Amino acid sequence: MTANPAHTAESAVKNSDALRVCRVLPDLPAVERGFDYLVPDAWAGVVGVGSIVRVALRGRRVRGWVIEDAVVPEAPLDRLQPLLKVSSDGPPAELVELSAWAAWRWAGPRVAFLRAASPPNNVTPGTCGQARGPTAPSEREKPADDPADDPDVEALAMRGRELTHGVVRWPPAARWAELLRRLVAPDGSTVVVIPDAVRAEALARHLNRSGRRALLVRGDDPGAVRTAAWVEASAGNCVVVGGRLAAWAPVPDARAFVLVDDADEALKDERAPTWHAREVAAERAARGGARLTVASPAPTVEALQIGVVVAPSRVTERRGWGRLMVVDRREEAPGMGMFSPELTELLRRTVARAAPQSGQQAPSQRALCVLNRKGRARLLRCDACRELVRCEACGAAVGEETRGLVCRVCATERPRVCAHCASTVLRRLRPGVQRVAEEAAALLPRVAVAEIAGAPAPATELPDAPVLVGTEAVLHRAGDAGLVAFLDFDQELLAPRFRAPEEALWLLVRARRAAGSRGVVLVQTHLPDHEVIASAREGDPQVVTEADAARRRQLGLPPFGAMALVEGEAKALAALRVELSAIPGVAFSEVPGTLQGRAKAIVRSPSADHLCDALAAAAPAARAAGRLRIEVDPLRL
DNA sequence: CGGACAAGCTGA
DNA sequence: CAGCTTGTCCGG
Repeated sequence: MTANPAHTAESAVKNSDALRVCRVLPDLPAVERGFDYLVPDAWAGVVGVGSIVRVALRGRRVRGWVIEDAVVPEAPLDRLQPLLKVSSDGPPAELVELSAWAAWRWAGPRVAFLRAASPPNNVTPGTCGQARGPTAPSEREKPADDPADDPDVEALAMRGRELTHGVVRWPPAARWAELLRRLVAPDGSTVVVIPDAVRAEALARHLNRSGRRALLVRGDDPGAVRTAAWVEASAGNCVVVGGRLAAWAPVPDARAFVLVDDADEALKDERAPTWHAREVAAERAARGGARLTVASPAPTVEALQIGVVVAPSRVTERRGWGRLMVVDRREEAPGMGMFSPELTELLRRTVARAAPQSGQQAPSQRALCVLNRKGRARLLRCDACRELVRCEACGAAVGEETRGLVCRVCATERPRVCAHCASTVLRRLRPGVQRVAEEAAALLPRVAVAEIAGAPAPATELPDAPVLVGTEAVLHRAGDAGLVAFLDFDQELLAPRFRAPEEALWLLVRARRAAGSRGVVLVQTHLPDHEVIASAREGDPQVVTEADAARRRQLGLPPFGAMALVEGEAKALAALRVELSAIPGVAFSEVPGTLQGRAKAIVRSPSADHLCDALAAAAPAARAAGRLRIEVDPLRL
């Protein structure tokens, strides 16, 4: 019998070739499977991989993403239901694929990444599909009002442009906006991830002035604003500038990814899944054949894995780091308090300049004193019986707050009295910012001293005092300081965390930026010869990076080994331990500090691939036993 | 995630 | 043993 075009209507309906079926991942974090649905003809043109749809699932209507199109259904045809609605355009297919990789890489639900790559508000389906028109050439390579170029930045940028994958290092006080402009790909789209919102905005302005269409992506903008930017980005031929979320920008034509300041912790999402924008950009660049550049005054050891480092001349870089004043506290008599004579003198001179003289407004000469220790004191000793003040309930060291003595571990409170001898004369062995602010005020009579308590909200301006004492949060918003002083830099150098050297050097970068090229950066320390201090003094971050890389390689720490911090219900952790014990090359070690029912452990493995495979195999069974938070690549450990 | 349904606990 | 809680399963 020859092919008969006049098949019965019934057979046409039953013929699976004629029916389009797509696979949908529901927006339910605990459901990690896709389900198949029929695509009604009316929507054939607007549905595709990435589309955000509404489907019926077990009698409920749920949102979801089309993760595959034109699939051969797994379920019998008669059980398939049609899509109920096409809600919105969504991420391009490339990012839908990447979300699966990210779910593996950070042992988390795939929908978390699909959300990151999707518009916050719905976009009329079909808007983005057609909008991808021809790319207008980006003209005007140089901004019209370009001042005389710094030849060093020029040379650095020229070499940076030749990089395929690599690192561009430039000093903290360099002309960074112009340098970053040179790292933008000449055509297609570029994604620039900058953790600092103020600098992101400045860069977007700089790019727009120089003729590149720059889109600013800000996590705290209203949904409608972010959605508009998302739609524009999905048209391509632009530069997306923003925080870590920009790594998921829906540009279809990414040619270059630029990661600025990759040591900044803001590039990693602190909520699980704890993805890092550098790794997302790196994977995206590798898949799409795009260029990846990390640009930072002090790149991480991880960044060095990407490729060759391009740096300015030794002279330029050293000059760009400015002068670091080191106060060696070993020389001092004990009992000096937190302010060395050198620092006191410098503070006096700085605030004297700030005082308006003969009616003239002096340039801003604010002094910032940084101490990463909150409260009044973290450690006290009784002056009478010389006992350390400890918690009666748990034995841990007790801190001093305005309201009295508070245990840092169990939060037990008690009045400010020695438990041994009832003396009220307690010496503060580790004073906190609150106490130190008082000390500063006593040293500087008639000068306003303000204490910066916690991380200031983005909107809150810093108090208008010439001297600010606070945790490193004071570095965040203050620019143009005449003096930035670290009162106890030993604490940063000796912190029991594997990234401590990197973090300490990064603090010095931030201090130099806050002080500008003219201000003074000062550290008080008992370790004046520490490699971090030597690095900043010489303006040569490689000293730290190389020593750090060697140490981490030896100890199998990231990026030469992989780790995950798992935390949650004891039952879930026990199950994880059992599951992982069957996998060779994975070490599971419990962390002692366990409160009732909860537990913590570190999982280690020689490589990230192996660790992720192991977690992918073990996590489902563990999560069935209880709630579990998995932090792959913890920054602080 | 959240509904369905099954297995376990309680009190009369 | 009804009535309720708690747990496990599963979705097109």
